[in-house]
Amino acid sequence: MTIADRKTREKEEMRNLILKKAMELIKKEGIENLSLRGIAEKIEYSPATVYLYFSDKMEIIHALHLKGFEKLYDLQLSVSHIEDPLMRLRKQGEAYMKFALENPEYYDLMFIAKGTALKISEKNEWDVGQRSFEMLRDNVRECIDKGLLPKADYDVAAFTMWSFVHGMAALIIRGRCVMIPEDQLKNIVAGSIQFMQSKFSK
Amino acid sequence: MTIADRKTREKEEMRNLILKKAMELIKKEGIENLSLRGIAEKIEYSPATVYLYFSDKMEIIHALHLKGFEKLYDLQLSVSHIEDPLMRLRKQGEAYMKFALENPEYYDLMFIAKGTALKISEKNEWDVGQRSFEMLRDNVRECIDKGLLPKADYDVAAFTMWSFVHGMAALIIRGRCVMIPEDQLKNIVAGSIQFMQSKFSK
Amino acid sequence: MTIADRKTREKEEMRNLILKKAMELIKKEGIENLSLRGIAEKIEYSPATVYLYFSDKMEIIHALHLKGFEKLYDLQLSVSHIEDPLMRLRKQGEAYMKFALENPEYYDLMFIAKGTALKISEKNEWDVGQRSFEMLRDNVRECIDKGLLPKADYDVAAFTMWSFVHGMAALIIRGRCVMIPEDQLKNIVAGSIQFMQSKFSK
Amino acid sequence: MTIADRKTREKEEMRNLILKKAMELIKKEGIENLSLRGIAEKIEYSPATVYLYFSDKMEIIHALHLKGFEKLYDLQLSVSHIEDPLMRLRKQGEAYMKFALENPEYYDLMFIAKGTALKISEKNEWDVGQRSFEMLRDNVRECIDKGLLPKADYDVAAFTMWSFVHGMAALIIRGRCVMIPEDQLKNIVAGSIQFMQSKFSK
DNA sequence: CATGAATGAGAGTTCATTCAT
DNA sequence: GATGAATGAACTCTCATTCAT
Repeated sequence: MTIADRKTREKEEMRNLILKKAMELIKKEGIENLSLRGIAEKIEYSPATVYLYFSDKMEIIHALHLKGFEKLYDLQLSVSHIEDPLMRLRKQGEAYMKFALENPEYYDLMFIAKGTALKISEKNEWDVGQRSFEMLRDNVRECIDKGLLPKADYDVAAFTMWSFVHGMAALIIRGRCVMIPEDQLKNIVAGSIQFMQSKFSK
Repeated sequence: MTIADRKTREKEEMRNLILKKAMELIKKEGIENLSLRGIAEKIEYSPATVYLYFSDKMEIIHALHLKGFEKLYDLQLSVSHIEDPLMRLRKQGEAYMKFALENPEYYDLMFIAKGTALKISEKNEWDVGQRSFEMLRDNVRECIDKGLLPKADYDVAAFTMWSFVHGMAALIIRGRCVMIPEDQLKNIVAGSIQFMQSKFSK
Repeated sequence: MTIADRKTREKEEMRNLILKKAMELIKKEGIENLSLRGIAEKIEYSPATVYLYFSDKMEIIHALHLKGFEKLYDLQLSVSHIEDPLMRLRKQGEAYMKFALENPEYYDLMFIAKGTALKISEKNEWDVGQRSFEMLRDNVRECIDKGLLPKADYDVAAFTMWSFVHGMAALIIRGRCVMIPEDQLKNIVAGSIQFMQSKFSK
Repeated sequence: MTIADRKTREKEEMRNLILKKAMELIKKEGIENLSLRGIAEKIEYSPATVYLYFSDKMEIIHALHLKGFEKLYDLQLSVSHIEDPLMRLRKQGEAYMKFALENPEYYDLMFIAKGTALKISEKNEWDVGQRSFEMLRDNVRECIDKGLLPKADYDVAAFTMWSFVHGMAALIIRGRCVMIPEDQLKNIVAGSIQFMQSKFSK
């Protein structure tokens, strides 16, 4: 057992190494410039070796994309215990933004990048995205049902919230806020969330 | 002067031709598949010729991005006459979304694509983006000053609005709303705008 | 002895399994797409294992080529009892064509493919081919000696016959008869054999 | 005009250079090992350059295949003036064999190789082959009509002749006559043609 | 002004084979 | 006896770009 175990673990470790280095490359050069050869160089193996762990360049990207959603989901779960649904909603939004700004490469992959989206519609593998969205919607529904948010179609309300946070994240990550000094960004984001809530709560 | 004039005009015409065909290609095949060769073929000149009018592939993309901002700005101007600042704000938001959804390639270039952002951060300025944003902020300020929107930092409030509409546009354009049936999208977008305003107005 | 025997037998069985699966792959995908990996997958062993039974990819192909000659030889033997040498010659030709058209992959390997030929010329011998050819020549000689075929150098006459049937087989197998409708092919082949014999006999 | 002419000529020369070198490589290493890189190296240009003259590796092979058929057709024409149809048929067979044995790489490409055949059925570009075959059939028909060959279906008779010569060529070119000493080959071929004719004529 | 010719760099991918375990 | 891991060497093809003409 131990031998098999070790093998499995080593294989897993290699997969993780590849993913890690791939992500570093993406961070540095962007997805569109991610190359298998580049990854191979980084991990100091031959290009062919990478194919022993992933069948495809796409599979690597897809794995990263899934990993990102795991991370995000964990973060969402970490606030799910909050009783007050409105506070929970707010904390969820903050967690979302925290994730986005601390893991911009992941966020990019998950919600912005083009290559991944293709895979999404092909494989119908947007389940993970769906799951996160549903968590948000459940939250929103509870708020509405309890009169904490104005009556509205659940989907519409949830989409509104999601759009808002995604908008902030995407503008920042894709460099469309260059006019805002870096050090103020966090304040503005926090301010925006505050601003939104100030109006919606009640 | 006339000769120089004609030359200038001809040069301008050629530039426009290139941009037009480039955009057609982007529409058909996506930015990531835009190739200089493709453009050259479309305009029925040699690839080398393109370099007489643009120093770079990126310059073409950048020029398109500028063109997009002209279009958007015009659209924004077209609602600037509305007296009621809150209604004006709303119409502006609708115009923004209309632009985004009717010209997704332009919108992508302007607010999402990485290639353009690179140029942006290189020059460390984004005049055109700035200009559109300021128009929004002025609008927001007027609303706040007149008590039509809750008191808040102008930048924060404007950023909130922008993030919201950009979020919707970006999610849709980059295919993250595949779970929503195409024909409902417009309703959901309209619903969201309505939802936002319902709370903010007053 | 029994242990050694069993081992030998097991080894032989494995070799046969490999050959069988290899041939299936060739049938499906063509020689040029035969890959060791493919074979390994089919037999559900690792690629490295195949090397325990064959030193080379080419050795596999060569083995198949030998197997083909066994089959052909058996077929030739099956008509060797016919008394009348001319009829025997004819039946042999028909058997040859039957073999070629029913086992085009084998025939290809044996008489057309380059890979095998390399091995042949390397060893500068071709026992199995020789054996089949000699059977034909003996037949032809008997015909000539008995005045059933015109006087001629035995080798020349045999080569003539062989070339004729091989020509038909090779043209068909390598797709140079696409202009002849599939369903007529057999008739034309039969007709050709008939045509040849009509003149040679007597 | 002269400038354009020169350009055209140079382009043509380059194409021919590529074809020539490609054929040399095929001669040495076989079609299946022909690589664009190899060609590029041989002509001492970069691989990309080859693509300026041929859109594809296949196009190169196809061009060679066409060139071969031109050569063969010319040879066939060169005997078409002979009055006596039987003699003409014989000379045609000899010309065919001469072509095959003096240009084995071409012959291989045209009548044996696999890569080309694919293109054949795809593009229905076996016209050239058709043309040569029809010339043969016309010849055969004339012989039959004049009573110089036994009555038979024209197609069958022509196919018989073709198979015979192709068989000889293919066996020799693909190395299946290793048992016959090289220096006797020509005699045997000549003898075979003689043997065939001795029986068919009258 | 326009271009034909050329290329360096690089992409993803596949395969037969080896070897330590 | 069997194999997992690894790789070197290929492969075709594409593209932005340059430069002499």
